[in-house]
Amino acid sequence: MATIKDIAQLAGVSLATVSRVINQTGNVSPALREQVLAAVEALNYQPNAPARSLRRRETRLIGVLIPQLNHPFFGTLAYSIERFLFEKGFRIMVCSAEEDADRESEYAQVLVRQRVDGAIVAPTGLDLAWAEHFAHARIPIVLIDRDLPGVPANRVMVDNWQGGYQGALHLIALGHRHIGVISASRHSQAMQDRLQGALQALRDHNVVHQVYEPDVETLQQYDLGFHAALHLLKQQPAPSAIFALTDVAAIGAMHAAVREGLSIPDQLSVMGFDGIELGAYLIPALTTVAQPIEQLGNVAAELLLKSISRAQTEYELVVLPTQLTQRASTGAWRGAR
Amino acid sequence: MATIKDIAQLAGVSLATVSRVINQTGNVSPALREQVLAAVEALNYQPNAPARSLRRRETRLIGVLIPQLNHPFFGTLAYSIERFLFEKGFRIMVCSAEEDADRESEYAQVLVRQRVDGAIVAPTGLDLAWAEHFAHARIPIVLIDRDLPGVPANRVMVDNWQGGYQGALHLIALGHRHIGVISASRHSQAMQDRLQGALQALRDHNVVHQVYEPDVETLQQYDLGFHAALHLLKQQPAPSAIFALTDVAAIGAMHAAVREGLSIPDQLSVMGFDGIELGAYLIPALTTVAQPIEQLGNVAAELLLKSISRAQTEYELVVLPTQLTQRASTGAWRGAR
DNA sequence: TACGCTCCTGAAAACGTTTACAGAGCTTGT
DNA sequence: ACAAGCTCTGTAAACGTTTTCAGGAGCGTA
Repeated sequence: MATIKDIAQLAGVSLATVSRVINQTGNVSPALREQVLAAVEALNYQPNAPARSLRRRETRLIGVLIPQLNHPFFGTLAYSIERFLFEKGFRIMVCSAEEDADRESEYAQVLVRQRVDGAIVAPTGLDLAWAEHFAHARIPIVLIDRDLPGVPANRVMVDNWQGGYQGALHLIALGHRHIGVISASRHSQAMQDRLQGALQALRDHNVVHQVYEPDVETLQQYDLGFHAALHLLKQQPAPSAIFALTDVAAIGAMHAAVREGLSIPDQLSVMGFDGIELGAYLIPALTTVAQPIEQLGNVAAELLLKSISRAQTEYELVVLPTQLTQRASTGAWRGAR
Repeated sequence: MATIKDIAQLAGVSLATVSRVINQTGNVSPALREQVLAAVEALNYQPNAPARSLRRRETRLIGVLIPQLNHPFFGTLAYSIERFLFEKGFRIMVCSAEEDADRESEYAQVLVRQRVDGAIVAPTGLDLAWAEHFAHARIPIVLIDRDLPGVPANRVMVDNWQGGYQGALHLIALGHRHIGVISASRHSQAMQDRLQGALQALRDHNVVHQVYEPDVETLQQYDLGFHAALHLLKQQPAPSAIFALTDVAAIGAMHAAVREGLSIPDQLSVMGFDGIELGAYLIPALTTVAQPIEQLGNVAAELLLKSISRAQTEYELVVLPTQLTQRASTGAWRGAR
């Protein structure tokens, strides 16, 4: 591969001049500039990013550490971050921890070693090992989606508690008095907040409820929802509505209900949480507590760039509102089956 | 951040010795090794990857360039690649071209500048600009999912033509004589192959058919399927079955059918192509021509590592079989509506 | 002519590693 | 006692950039 030295030789100038032309820094006479550009063209020169990073002490690379890449919510999140940062000249390295704390910590180390300028992290659980790595390296991070008390960083998320409350309230308002709740994870702060919010609403209105929480972390979220729903539907009295704290789990739950011969929403209402695009196209379309996914990503990216440019000591917490998106999968209670 | 120099100073040894300990290369006496490791621990030392890459002339970084990150098929693909390569000590940089040739080419340049050791590319269209960048830099690539004639590279894909034929045949065998086909893109070779395969089957059996092809590339694949189906259902005679060449488009199509008051599969059969996990949880569960997604990713990654280690001049083409996965969204023709 | 500008250019150091090379201290066999 | 061969360690060069510094050329002014 051609180096700056080859360019200099071909153009008959010094290394410094080539560098100045490439980076458009400092003054170079038009004649030399032309020669350099011609040489760059001729040799298909592409600057060596590692060398540049080494010298400049910045990589213009941002780490994005999420629990699961192959998941509509996190996929959309990563996507929106990518789009925002691309415009600003930053590239991202997406790492999927696969809901595993060890892997998460391992990836944090990888990002530190790559000397990313910053990182956006949606933590897998309550384990903070990964955060240590960034802290030691003084790499600024932004926490997204899942709050983590005690981490000195900017945070962007929705009010999960409120969303949980709001979702449960929707079902209660429809007349449901036996409600099943499916949590997607025992160790995620976001899930806990949603669950507590929902439980509060249920208690506030004296609604009979049953909670399903998975024993182990799993990547099979559809399957989780499926089995959780099967379990809940076997309870006595059977719930007339299910609130899954994740859209993906809700989809699994819907499938289970239909498998059991129940029609949605006539015999069972199902609602989710997240607001993934897919929800609108399901049959029936999924009622959900929607997060502003794109906005979460954009705000996080913006905040990160801010803390990269000027080392700030004040950390912001941005809380975005959830929105109840009512569609066809929930309906009024029609009486006992 | 601590450097190797700091470690050397603290441990009272030379840079070379530290390097030898860290990389477990060459012999170092147990005593010194201990001192070095202690210093590494004390200073939270993390090797500087850019510096290392510069010197070693390898990054152990693999570029993954896909048309769309936020898409179940490509998400799963990226995920399986990531998992395979992580084991082997390689990290990936995921880039999403968003079905845009310019952006794709831009990202190829980015990867070249990062000096990735290799790249796995699922091309967006027929534009080969991106391939030039890798070729000039002599960076080995593996083409995945979408074939591209004339690119000197390893290729891993399914037999899309055969899959298209197979899918159409399934509908024909069910007795359908008016079939609509939805293509997801005009410019993707994979889509064209699927389409031609399907058309061949339809012609072979004298089946009336209608094809919908989008005019412009879009990222809204659900929406594409939705509108395509609405369009097809308006035709006279209306199709009794729809074959969407993408699962995501099939989901949109199912939604459109229900919106039009048709029940699936009684009044309209819908089938897709890809075999995304989600398909099994839809209501009704989606019949599809399934690709072995994980396997595609693994084989591609394996092939890439092979061509990185020993510069090969022979390029392989691996064709994996598709599998017709029959579920609930297709059924026998019940007579004219 | 001498001086002080501005504009342009190149030499050289630096970024944090790895590694070729050489030297120092041992052991071993003669 | 000495050569030869180990094992261990350090010095210094190299990887491809960016950037500081100094100096030369040209020009207007005193």
